[in-house]
Amino acid sequence: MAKELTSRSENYSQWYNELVVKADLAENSAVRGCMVIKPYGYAIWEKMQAQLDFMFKETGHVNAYFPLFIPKSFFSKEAAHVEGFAKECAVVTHYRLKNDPNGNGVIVDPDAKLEEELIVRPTSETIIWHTYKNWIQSWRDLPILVNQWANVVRWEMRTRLFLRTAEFLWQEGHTAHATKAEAIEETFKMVNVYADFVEQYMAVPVIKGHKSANERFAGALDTLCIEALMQDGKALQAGTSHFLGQNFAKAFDVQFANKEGKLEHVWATSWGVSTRLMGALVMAHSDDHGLVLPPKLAPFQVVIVPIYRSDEQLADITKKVDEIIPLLKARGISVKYDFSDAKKPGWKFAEYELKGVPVRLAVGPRDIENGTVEVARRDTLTKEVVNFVGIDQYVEDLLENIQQTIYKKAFDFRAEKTTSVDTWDEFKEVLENKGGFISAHWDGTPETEQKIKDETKATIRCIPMDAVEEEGLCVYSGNPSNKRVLFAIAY
RNA sequence: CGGGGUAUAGCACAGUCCGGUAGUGUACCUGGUUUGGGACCAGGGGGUCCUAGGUUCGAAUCCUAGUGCCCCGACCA
Repeated sequence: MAKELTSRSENYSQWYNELVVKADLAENSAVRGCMVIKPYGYAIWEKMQAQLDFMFKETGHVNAYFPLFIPKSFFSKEAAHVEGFAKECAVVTHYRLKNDPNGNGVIVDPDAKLEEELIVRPTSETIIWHTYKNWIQSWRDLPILVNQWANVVRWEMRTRLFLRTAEFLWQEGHTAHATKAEAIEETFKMVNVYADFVEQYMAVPVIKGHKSANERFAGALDTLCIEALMQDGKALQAGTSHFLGQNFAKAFDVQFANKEGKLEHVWATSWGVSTRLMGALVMAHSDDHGLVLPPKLAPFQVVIVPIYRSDEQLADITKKVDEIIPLLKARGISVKYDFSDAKKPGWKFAEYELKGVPVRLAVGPRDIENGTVEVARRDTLTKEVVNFVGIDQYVEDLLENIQQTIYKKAFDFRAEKTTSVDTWDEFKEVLENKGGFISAHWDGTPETEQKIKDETKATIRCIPMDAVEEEGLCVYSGNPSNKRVLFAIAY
């Protein structure tokens, strides 16, 4: 049992780290705080990327690419923005190395100091709004609906694979609009795209809502988000969509002539999801045997393992497998036939469970004799022997069933871990013993939110969009409140 | 940047207290037997014991200084 995982319940963090490494998703690199995404992990990310990109295009967006480096002066133009990111920026100060005169390798050439330092982008609002100034003169130039797939760097103190790394891959949409209403509509539209993606493809249920002022993006007037619950009862922010108002347009002097010929500042949004979604995917579904991947994102949905003693038996099995594969492929199902003789069947079973392959077919001499196939599903770890005839339909239905089953499991888990509380004692008790989301009244002030955070580490994850109007008293201050918000300990 | 821990084979670790030829598991290589849930037997390769200095006949082990990494805080998608 070379790859046995630490149990989820024993040490969730360790379980997560081991799983990410052993399932070949990613590993820590030699570079501080950075991560190597391995081919299997990247294959999952590519599937996410492809689907998201499709959804962005469906909603009218196009892709572009902006520079990695941002002149320092751009950064200081939006006050809240610089305050939010200044503490975690990587800065380029020189442009050349030279041989160390003392013979110790190379050193930074002190003569090659940049006149203006360059910031490695932690996010691209500033460089993009600087660019948009040249793109926008008239109402006819609007809206601009651009997305960028890129890497960004945030110099985090402590990092965790996928959840928080110094460099990460993401997409960032940056849109410009003629009216406030249109920009707000875009902000909602994109948070809905994210929610649809995470729920339908990742099979992770999310809560859509607004961030409180404390948690809002630096430079935004409103931040919409989707929040997911992990199996250890901690919340994970899975995506954000910001209504930026006219802040960046004013900071970068981006105005357009409206239909009346008058100059107005444009209205902006930005929205992003990152490789952090990979962390959400792992933590939401996996178990002590390894990953559980939703069929819609698995690099291959079905693995076929032959069981044989002799070469003749393998030939017979392969002949049958060669009939199955085209049937599955015709239904758009991706298949891997692992006929390698380097590993034994038992090893392969364990390995593909670790990697989260949704469906495994085992074909051995008994099956050849009986005209059957053994079908194992990853999510429930159950096995069935089914007829070879109609196997393609069976697997197609099974994949759909798995996709829905793991969503439902995550949904039920979240429902069970969401608690409505009305007193401060209850709040602390639930947080400590049960975890998960706590639905409670809040007086709406940043001070109260901060005090709750200081005392319990819990933060307001969001003010749910579908929160019902309800008279109540703040769970901490006792001041009046008109709706419940969601608290949790967050990643 | 505070508090704690740790550094020995690709990986996980023992050996350190009490100085005396560098070990175990796993992975890797070769051969054979195996193959319906991580096979077994035999043989083999692989080490600046984090770095520098000191004590000693002799240091992975003791002393001094430095460095890396991990965990817990502060910071954060």
